[in-house]
Amino acid sequence: MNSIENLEYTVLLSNFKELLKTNRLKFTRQRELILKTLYEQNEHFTPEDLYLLLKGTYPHLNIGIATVYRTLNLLEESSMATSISFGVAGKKFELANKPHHDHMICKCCGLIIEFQNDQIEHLQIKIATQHRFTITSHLMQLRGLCETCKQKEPSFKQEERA
Amino acid sequence: MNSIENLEYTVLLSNFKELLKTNRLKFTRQRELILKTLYEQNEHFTPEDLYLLLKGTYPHLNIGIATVYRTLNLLEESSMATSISFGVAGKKFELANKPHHDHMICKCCGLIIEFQNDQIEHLQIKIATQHRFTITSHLMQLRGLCETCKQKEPSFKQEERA
DNA sequence: TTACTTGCAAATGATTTGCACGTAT
DNA sequence: ATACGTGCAAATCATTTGCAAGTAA
Repeated sequence: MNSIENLEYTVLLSNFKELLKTNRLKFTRQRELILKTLYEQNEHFTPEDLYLLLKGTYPHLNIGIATVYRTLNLLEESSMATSISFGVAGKKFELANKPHHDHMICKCCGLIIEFQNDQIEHLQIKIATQHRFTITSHLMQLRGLCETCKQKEPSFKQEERA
Repeated sequence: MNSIENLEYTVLLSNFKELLKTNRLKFTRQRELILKTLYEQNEHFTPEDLYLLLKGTYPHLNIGIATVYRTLNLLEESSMATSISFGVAGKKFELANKPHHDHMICKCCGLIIEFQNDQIEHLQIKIATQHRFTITSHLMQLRGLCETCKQKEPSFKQEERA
């Protein structure tokens, strides 16, 4: 870990502490380690994934999955994290410290490719304004097949229709 | 209902029957009425909503909610319907017979505004191609506040952060 | 001390599934 | 006749919540 990353984490941590203070919430070891792990791994986590990783990494912490859910919800509601919904299969969370981006998700293997496009963002804002709608977040996911999954069959056969 | 709508429904129904035949599934009264109701109401339905409406409209049918779920899943998997996920709060389905469009969703009251923008669609395809990704569907939801909900408080207070 | 947090286990709520009976083909 | 479909109730699974004990402020 180099000094730039350390600085980044320091800022993140300080933002988190501010958020907690503002809302009269407490800075606990569990909350700290959840933030730290999200930062260090820099991946998309399900609550379950993160829970198991924390349990493995910090056995003495004896963390409960409810705390993971509670903290992820806190982070998301305060815009320090974002989530991608996989419907019944749950959600995956990531920290919102990286620059904003969207996702391509392979329906077959779950691969997530990140991308970002300013033109689209600008168009979204323009459209929302036309409808007198205020965007607080957006969700743009391109679902489909990654390069390696293109050969699989759909669940239901479909024919060409007029 | 005018003759154009009737024609539209006839085509829809015929597509549905084809789909069923192709997959050796049966054309039942339940499946028919689910399709018909989705078409006639032309709204976004949760499985629960649709179940209650069907129960009220066709009391003698004695439809079960499991059948509604099964049929909506069938329609979605075969691309005759699409859904919007509301996370833990469930999904809303609509028929895919109308021209493609995306959604703005009010986080506060659940209002859904539909919109469509060709420029964005083209950009999406362009980006996917650059990543050798094949889009089968996309999800673009602008989440935020509609005109009438803009005065409410967030769950957690947030400060400006550098 | 006071109020917020935690882990645990139980509750919740949307969705799915096993099964015996019903029905389209 | 042969499968597939259905309603029902029970099961599932992600997520939330009540509670008693723990801990930050």
